[in-house]
Amino acid sequence: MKYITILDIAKEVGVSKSTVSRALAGDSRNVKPETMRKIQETALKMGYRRNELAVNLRCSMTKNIGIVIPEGITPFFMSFIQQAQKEMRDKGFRTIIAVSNEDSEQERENLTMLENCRIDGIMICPCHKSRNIQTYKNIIENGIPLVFFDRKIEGIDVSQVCINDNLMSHFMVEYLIRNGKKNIVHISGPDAVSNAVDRYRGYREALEKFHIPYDKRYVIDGGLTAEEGANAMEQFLSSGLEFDAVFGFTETTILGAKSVLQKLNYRIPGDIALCCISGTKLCTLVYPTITAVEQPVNLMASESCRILQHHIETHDFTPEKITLRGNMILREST
Amino acid sequence: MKYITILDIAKEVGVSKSTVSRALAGDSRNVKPETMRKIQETALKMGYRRNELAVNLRCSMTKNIGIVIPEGITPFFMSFIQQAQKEMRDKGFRTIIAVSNEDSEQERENLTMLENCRIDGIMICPCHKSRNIQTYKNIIENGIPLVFFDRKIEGIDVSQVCINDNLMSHFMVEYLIRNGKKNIVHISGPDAVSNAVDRYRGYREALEKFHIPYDKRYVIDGGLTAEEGANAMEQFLSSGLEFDAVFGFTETTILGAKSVLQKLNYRIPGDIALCCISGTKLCTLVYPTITAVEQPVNLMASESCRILQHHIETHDFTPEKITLRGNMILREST
DNA sequence: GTGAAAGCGCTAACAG
DNA sequence: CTGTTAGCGCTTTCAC
Repeated sequence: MKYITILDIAKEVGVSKSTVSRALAGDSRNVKPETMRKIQETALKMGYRRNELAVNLRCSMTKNIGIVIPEGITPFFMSFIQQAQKEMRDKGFRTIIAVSNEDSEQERENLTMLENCRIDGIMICPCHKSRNIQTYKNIIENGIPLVFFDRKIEGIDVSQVCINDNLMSHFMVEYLIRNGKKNIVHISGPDAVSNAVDRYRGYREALEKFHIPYDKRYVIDGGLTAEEGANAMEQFLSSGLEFDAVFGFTETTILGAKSVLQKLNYRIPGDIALCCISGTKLCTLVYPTITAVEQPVNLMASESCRILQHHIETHDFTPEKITLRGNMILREST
Repeated sequence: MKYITILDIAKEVGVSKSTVSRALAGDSRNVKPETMRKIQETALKMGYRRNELAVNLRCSMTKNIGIVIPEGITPFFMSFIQQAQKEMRDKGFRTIIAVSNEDSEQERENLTMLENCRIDGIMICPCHKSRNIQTYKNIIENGIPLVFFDRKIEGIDVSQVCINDNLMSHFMVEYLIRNGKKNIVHISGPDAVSNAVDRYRGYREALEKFHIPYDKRYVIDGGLTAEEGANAMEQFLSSGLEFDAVFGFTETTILGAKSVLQKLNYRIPGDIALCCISGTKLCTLVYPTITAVEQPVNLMASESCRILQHHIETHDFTPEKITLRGNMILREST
């Protein structure tokens, strides 16, 4: 119930708590080897656990960082977290994770919570490209470094790591066209998510390049969830237009679309090619019928960690912007 | 850079810091309404953020709890975390998540890290049924409540929430048999994971019930990962035995098996029925060709939270053991 | 080498 | 109703 403190050790060994503190910190230049040994032994014997709370309060550094993600079902974010957590741990940081459920208000709450815990820095993939700008600004003003990943935001100059969604999307659609697809449906994402806009642009560009006239009836607003993806697919089907491929905004929405098509006995990929820009290597395993593009999620995590650590340790918040090129691995479904 | 403290507010308003503390805590019985208002206003104006570190040190309560999970790619654990985080937040707790990667040593490190942060309690799904028993015991002795979920452990009397894997598995295999399957392969999990043993037992029991002789060649040791699942499937195939169904230990391993079968052009579920006991509702959406059983992951999270909170607040660590019945929803794949 | 003392920001007696 | 005071456990000058 009651933890052992350095004072307990000090009494036991018969020295002052300063000495114990020094010994436990391994300050061998200021502590006699024998005292050192004795202190460390008794600490171990008594089951001493350093109270990080006190240390943090004293040093005003928590060695905690926060990761805020918009949702938790896509393997992408889980992979990101796992990698980031590993890297930050090696750098001596703990990680607090918060999920915003694609809701800007929850995101704001998460950020407040993290700030109150005095985390040393935050990595965030925002729900919305502009809604919480003021909150982000305040946090940075308070001296907490922020690194944005995967999704870009507007009107604020800040460090970010993302991939070239526009190019990836362009490649993806070009690939479909080169493989004989004529009528490609695009289930797009919300305007408020930067990647959605970029991917939509890539879709348009690829069509243009091959002189395929753009028909806006082939672009359906999908949202971010599987249900919304399914609705979008149904909406398109009700138009009765011909199609031989569907390019979805995310794994999640294309998944919804897929379930609708399967219910109607479309053969995939026999009749319809389904594809999206996927988050992780896992994608092709989990959704084996979806032609996928690998995004270098681990690289993204590494870069985010590196930048955040730099901001934290140098207090230099000069924004660093990185666009990863992405590993374009196109695979026919098995 | 520098945070506002209650002392800053006290000076600004012209009262003592105790009054500020009281006012900010909303102690309206001990603070004059006007002072209250004035303090709260200046706090807001000055951008005061309560330093949780100091509060925690003072109150020796962090209002942080830890969740330790064995892996992070199965939707099950992500769903668990999301639900648990939500519920704990409502109860006023923050959540620190740690992933052990199915490695007992990493699990031990995670636990130490959490203890050093002085978390108030831990929910854990262990990697191994016995390897870290001593660590668990120590933690409990130190007065930190532990709640185990999903996987059971051996030789220690502690709170746990799990489902009736044995029964679920029995039902699942029975279902296959009743639907005409004769030769059911079981890709089993490691003995060190309680659920694996229970599910294997359920498999045996169902066969027995229908007087189907048990043939151990139909049981292949799969591990916990997709790769191991794939290997197990290949190993079985090399035996040349006939089969019409595969019952895998987890989503992840059955997924590996699936990819092997698809590569060999088996029709699923036409030729082979694939199934497993799945973690979440999402399962049938993500792996639509797998007949799935829903595990009430949200219920499991709720119960775990409830028990943990009870332990934390009452300091009564009397173990509470709950076996959820699981929502048996068998679905033919689409 | 070691100890004494100050202080990180906050809460909670206790005393008015 | 409000102020004073004493810590929570630790690190870090500054003396000796």
